[in-house]
Amino acid sequence: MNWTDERVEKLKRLWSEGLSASQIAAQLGGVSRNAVIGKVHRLSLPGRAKAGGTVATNRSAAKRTTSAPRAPNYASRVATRTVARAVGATVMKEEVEIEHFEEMEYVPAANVVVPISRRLALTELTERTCKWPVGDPLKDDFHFCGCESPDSSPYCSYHARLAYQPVHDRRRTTVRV
DNA sequence: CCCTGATTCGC
DNA sequence: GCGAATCAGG
Repeated sequence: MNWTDERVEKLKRLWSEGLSASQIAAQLGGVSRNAVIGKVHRLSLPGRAKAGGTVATNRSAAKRTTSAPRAPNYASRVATRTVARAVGATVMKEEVEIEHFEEMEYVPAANVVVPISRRLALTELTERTCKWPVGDPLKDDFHFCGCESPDSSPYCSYHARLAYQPVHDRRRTTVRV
């Protein structure tokens, strides 16, 4: 691609706004972040303040707001209940078996966590952010999930399930207790 | 490993 | 002038 006056102007503007070289490259299109950096130098634009360039990125912000999924400890809950009823030996044994059975059934379902959207714009998406669209594309609050997607998948683990699972089957992903 | 900008140097 | 490769760092 060619460095037209128009593209150079856009580069200057975005660079002064503090966007990273890769983000600028994404918006310009057809150029790598290296090309952007190279051009910045040739234009003698001011470099980034304080080397080591890391200024409050989307990623670090997300780490603070997105809490890690924490699986409840069902085992201890079941054990407590069983111990409290230690009276009739025969009856107690049956109850223990039943409770173990229930545990095996609902633990996998309860493990599903609804992610908190990072509200990323289209240009903010990368190879490993969830590209699940949220909201009305015609409204200005439209955004993408943007959560981390495993192994360069187009979606995070949660939205991958919604994307690839038939609607009538989604009951399984709902917590049942 | 993900990312950042900085520099070099063959084209 | 351009930008891929590489370097240095968080």
